[in-house]
Amino acid sequence: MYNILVCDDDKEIVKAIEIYLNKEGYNVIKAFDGEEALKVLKNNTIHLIILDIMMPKKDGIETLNEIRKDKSIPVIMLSAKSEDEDKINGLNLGADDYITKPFNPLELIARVNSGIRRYTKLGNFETNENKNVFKTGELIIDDNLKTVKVDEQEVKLTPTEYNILKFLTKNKGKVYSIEQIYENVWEDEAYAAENIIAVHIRHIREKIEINPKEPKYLKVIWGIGYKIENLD
Amino acid sequence: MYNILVCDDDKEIVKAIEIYLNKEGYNVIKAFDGEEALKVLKNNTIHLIILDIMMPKKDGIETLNEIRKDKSIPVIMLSAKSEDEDKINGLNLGADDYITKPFNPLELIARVNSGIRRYTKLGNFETNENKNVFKTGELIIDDNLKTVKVDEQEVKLTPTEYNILKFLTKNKGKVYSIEQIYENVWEDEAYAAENIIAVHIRHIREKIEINPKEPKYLKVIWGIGYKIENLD
DNA sequence: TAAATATATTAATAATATCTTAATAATTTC
DNA sequence: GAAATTATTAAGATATTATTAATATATTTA
Repeated sequence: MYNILVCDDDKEIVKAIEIYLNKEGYNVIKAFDGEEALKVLKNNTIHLIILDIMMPKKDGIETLNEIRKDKSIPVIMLSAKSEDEDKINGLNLGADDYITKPFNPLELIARVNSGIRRYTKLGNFETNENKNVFKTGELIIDDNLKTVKVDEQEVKLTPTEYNILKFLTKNKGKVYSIEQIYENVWEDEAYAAENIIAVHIRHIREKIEINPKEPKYLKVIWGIGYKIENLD
Repeated sequence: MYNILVCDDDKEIVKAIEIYLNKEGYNVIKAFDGEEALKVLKNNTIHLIILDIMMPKKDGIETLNEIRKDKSIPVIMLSAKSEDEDKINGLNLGADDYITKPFNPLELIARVNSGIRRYTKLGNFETNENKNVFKTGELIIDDNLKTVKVDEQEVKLTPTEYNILKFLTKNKGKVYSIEQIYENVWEDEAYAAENIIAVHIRHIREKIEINPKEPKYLKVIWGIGYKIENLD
């Protein structure tokens, strides 16, 4: 029996979801705002969360960030169709999936099944060894040991450099704007971040690249941002 | 192994369906009236139901209503051709699909496969990774990664080129005037945009087309505008 | 705690990529 | 073939990122 936490300030929607999920054999635990959801999470074994974005007290995005600080269970975000999809995407919120309202019940169920399947199988049993190890090509970041290696050689980064590199490597392949990098690494509003990031990027390149002028790992996507190349 | 409940009072038809579905690797459980079907459902894990409408004791529609009270598995209704299709449709019975008798075995199998896929996997629904990927023929734009590939080969576009190509590919097949392209990509009034667009179009063609003089993807519709050919 | 050291930010400027403009050529359509 | 439309080319303008060095802030160590 799997427990699914459904959190939305619209009680009708929560009720409807509960009915669909009960039919599927899932047990539903309800919450109506982010704070309540976090409480439920603390006191119950939850296998999957369905989380509305627009909510009072603590919205879905804040709540998700809190959850992600110490949990990796699957989260499906709910959003009204009107909310700009690009926006949701840009948030880069660490959700596993999202559905726009109004949703198709079969789709909801399919996504829940898929999330549960992913979570219960392999995925969750990542070994301690590689849990916090991020790599691309010959660049390896071990977040347990806080070490960075390039071609087997350890490289010393400052905390900020390390955090930027970890963030980008964790999400290798994806391009992040200067603002997104700043906000993710500093956990603060980005203001006049261009230069700050540029300087750090240069320092990182000096340390991890053979030829910083022609970076192999840390690439600029002109007009958009930076990314760590996915070489695996 | 998926279990499919087939319910029809015509034993010949049930037998025939069983043969078809067995060949496809499905396990068939049989019932010959609505009440029997409900009993079977109670005692077995059923993944899909094929249900005849005209049956003794409890007809298909009543049975379906019962089923829908506590289950949301896919149901394919069977009906004789004589029964008015519109009527069946209008019943709005919460069936996922229906087939008229006499049916084409290939169609039956296709619908069963599709039902199973939709129910168990994400099958027809867009997966998260798919959500922002636009393609036509061998041209693939991944807006998550901001990459463009032609024939598996990555191609580098400037931001403006990328935005134009994304806009047209997202709406492949449709023709957009120079003004429309400008307004959509620049999010500004188009003024003297002809030349600007023309130059960008040329650059894009140079990058994505084998022979820019005879473009395969980015075509001009003389006097109207440009489009990305729909090759799928 | 004060000095030493390491790290982060700011400022100024350079380098480079990209966009737009202009002038002209090539096509298409009637 | 003429008018309208699109294509091409190259150069000047603009925007974005890179670099360097100096200053500020934080952390460590004596």
